[in-house]
Amino acid sequence: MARTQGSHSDITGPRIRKAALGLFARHGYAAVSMRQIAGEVGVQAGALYNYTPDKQSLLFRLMRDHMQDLLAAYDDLDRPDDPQHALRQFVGFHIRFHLQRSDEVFIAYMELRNLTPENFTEIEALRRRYEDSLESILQSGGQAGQFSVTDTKIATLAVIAMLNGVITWYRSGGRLSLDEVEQIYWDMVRKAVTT
Amino acid sequence: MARTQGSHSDITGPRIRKAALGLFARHGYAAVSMRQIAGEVGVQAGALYNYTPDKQSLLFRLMRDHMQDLLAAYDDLDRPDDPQHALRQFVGFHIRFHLQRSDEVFIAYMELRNLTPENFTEIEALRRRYEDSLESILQSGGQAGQFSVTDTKIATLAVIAMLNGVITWYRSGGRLSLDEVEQIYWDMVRKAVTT
DNA sequence: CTTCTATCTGAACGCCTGTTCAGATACGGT
DNA sequence: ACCGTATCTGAACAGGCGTTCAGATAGAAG
Repeated sequence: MARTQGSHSDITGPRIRKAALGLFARHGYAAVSMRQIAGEVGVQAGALYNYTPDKQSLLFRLMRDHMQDLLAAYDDLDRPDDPQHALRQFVGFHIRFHLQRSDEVFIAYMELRNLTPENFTEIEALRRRYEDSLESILQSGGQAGQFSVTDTKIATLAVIAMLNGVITWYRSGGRLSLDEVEQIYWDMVRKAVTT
Repeated sequence: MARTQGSHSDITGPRIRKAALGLFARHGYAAVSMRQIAGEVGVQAGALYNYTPDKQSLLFRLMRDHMQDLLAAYDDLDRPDDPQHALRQFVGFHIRFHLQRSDEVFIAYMELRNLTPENFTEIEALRRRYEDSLESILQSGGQAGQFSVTDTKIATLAVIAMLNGVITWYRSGGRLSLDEVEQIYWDMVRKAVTT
């Protein structure tokens, strides 16, 4: 067989996903057409269907890949035993990872409603796994007497919501450096959960 | 002239906006058609154009009305002089107001990108006015030595992002009462900004 | 150099979109 | 009871949608 390697497939596939990522993030899934995506890649719309069975799967794959990357990157870290250090690490990791992938993050929680129920369930499970890793930090910190949170579930959601706010306003090269932003948010998170 | 009062106009207009509100919140602006909105109201699509010049204006009016209601409701409160009390009031007000209008809130920051540039600018200005009222609380609390925030602008955005998280998970009749939720969030906000 | 097939084109499919408008309708004012 | 008009219908418009597929194309394998 011909063209098994070095074929366009290795190039076109990623380019399609990259184009879709940018367009979905900027205009929203429903507002972007397959022809727009194809146009950005430089092919006809029909060619997209060599790489995705349909538009929905294209969105789903972007979201699933992102969540899996997020979980894998966090799991790769050496988790400190001390809850306070673990929380510090989480805050830094979350801010930096999400700022590097603002398009993915934007999509991952703006386009949930455009997933089919099955796809939604799968993405939601991945998100839950990530939230659980923060919640377990807060729990062990609570048992160790270092943290004081009335409700770890809510505290988890509150911390993540606060951190996610960063990506709506942070622009690299702006008033504050990444280190400063990280420090400011860490101060607030630490104080919010500490006794 | 006839039908100046008691006409259908007084009924159909609000019904259209209510239907659009629910549909936009559930499926997103781009994914909802004028025929769907009309169907929910019980009229033909053409009839909508007696009440809005186009689809874009329908979205814009929903967002502008919401922001104006928000600002008016907050301005109506007797503002406490003490920054700590003012912050307490803000947290309670924000949580309760936003939980009562989850559809509006959802739209107000999910559909910003579907506004024309002029409409976006106008909504953004209203949002800024609301954020400014929180920031001024944090500033006066900082000057009074009650609060300790390295950057009031970021603290403002962080607090609002955290509070907005409530509407993504809170369901009335759930595990926690509104008073409990308010108390938990107030605890976290207070600790986060306090010296 | 030919063969084979992965890849892409270009046209077509049926359906839906936002919007317009002439004409039907129904209600308040007289 | 009739008029006048605010309101709504129903059809039409031009264009875009996601998706399919027969056929053209091009690049590696033999």
